[in-house]
Amino acid sequence: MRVLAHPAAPGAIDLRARAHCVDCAIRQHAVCSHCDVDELEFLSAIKTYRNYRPGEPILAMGERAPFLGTMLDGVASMSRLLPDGRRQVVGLLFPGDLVGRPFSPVSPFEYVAVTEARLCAFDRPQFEAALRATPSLERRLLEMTLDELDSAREWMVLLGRKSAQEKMCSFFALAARRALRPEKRDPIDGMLVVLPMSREDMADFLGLTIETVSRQISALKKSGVIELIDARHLLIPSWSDLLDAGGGDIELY
Amino acid sequence: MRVLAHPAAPGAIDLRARAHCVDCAIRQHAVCSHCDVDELEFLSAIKTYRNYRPGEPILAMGERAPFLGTMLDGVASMSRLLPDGRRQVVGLLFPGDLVGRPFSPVSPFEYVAVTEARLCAFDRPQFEAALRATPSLERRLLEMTLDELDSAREWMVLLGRKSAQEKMCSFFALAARRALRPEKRDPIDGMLVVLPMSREDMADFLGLTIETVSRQISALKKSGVIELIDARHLLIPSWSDLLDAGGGDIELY
DNA sequence: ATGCTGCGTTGACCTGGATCAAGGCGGGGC
DNA sequence: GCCCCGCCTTGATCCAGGTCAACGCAGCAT
Repeated sequence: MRVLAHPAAPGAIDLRARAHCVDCAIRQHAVCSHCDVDELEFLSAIKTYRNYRPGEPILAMGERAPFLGTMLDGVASMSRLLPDGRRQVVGLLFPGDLVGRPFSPVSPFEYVAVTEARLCAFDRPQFEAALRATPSLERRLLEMTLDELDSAREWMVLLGRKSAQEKMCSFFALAARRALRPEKRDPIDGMLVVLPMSREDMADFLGLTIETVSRQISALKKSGVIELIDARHLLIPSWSDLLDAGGGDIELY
Repeated sequence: MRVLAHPAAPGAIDLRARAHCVDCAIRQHAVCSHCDVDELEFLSAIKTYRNYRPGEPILAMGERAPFLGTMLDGVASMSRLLPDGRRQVVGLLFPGDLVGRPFSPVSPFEYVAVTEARLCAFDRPQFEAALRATPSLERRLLEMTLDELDSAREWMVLLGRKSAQEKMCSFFALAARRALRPEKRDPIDGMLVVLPMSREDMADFLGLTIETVSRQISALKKSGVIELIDARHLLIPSWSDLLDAGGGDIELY
């Protein structure tokens, strides 16, 4: 039986019987992946599931966030809004990724659900205390943070030095790889890529405008690097062609 | 008495009697800041000082790095070179900052000394073992990595969404703040800012060309936001004017 | 002194991507 | 059915910043 605290409320807390952590599909990628059963037991006691609709804010910029969470399902974005309305997306969050800034109650970025999303949210003070007390948790957070830092720096290369065309190709490669991650499979020629976000979100992620995104997609379709099914779905006929068109960078993310 | 293993050699190991960690001027900012005397004693046993000349490589991209280090003095850059020669600097390292990627022997970026630089280098396997065994070390590394991640994301906003003018101002603000950090002082109106790097390095850090950097500096001089002393030194008449011209972003770094 | 070399500046011109503007298209409400 | 409304595409034009080129200037070797 499912009970939603308030079906339409923002970040609605999902009160259905909590799934057991041991059955959690994304735990291997999450901050709790190194935890033993006792540690999972404790985390279970401080966790709540939260559901978000596409476009719904998860944490506002500068807000004192009451929780830290792990993405269970869907995609979220992390972004900065400049005073004049310019926006830069600084990260995309996929299942397993951590939502929120540990050890700093106010997040310097805003988190928004991009698709329908589900979060495993931990009470912040209790989770931070658990981090301090649990080496397996802290170590895993360190690993994840180091990886995210590498990814952020890769993205800096894209933002600072790549052409619009290369940015689009790198983005498709990222979307493809992130979608395959839970299945631990490698990208193959002819594979389907789902674009989880609008043109606007892509533009804000790539440091472009929606018009340029749209035009580059058309150009890549014409040149055969991608095959467009509809606005949100495309095929990659040749993975290596895509990577070549992406700027010859070594593997991202 | 000072003895250099080989005065002109790249990354020359400095064999002079090792300074005591307790006297280390930058320890409060470094990865070892939380360590007790016993822990420092151990680190002392695996540390070597290394000296670099401006422009000298510290770690090459993809190289198996034999050490991880802490910047003692000077400035270094971390960058990615694309196959066609485009370069993006993804980070600047100041005293206290960590050089190298913990838990991954091959660095995805190259490290180059920007100024004369001094490094406290730890044998990698032993340092990583120490990290695993020493909570105070691991915790501090986590703190530092989380901060660097915030900084990297701030820089993504700059690279993706700021104008050349705003990029320059943000860079000056960064240089000013980083230079003041060891003294724990706040920037003041009229302060002197030293640009530790060439126009080319600035351009590669900001995602611009050297010509644009040069022109924007001239423009900012004309508009009075900065007062140019020589190519490497300038004054900030009004700190708030600088921040306004920098894009209204909240504090970086 | 002379010339060379590396760095920085400035000018003239070009262009990739932004901006402005007009439609297209699909889904949901009535 | 029809009309919105949100999203996407496409076209026309503009301009910030890139490119190409000349030159200035300091440090250094000859």
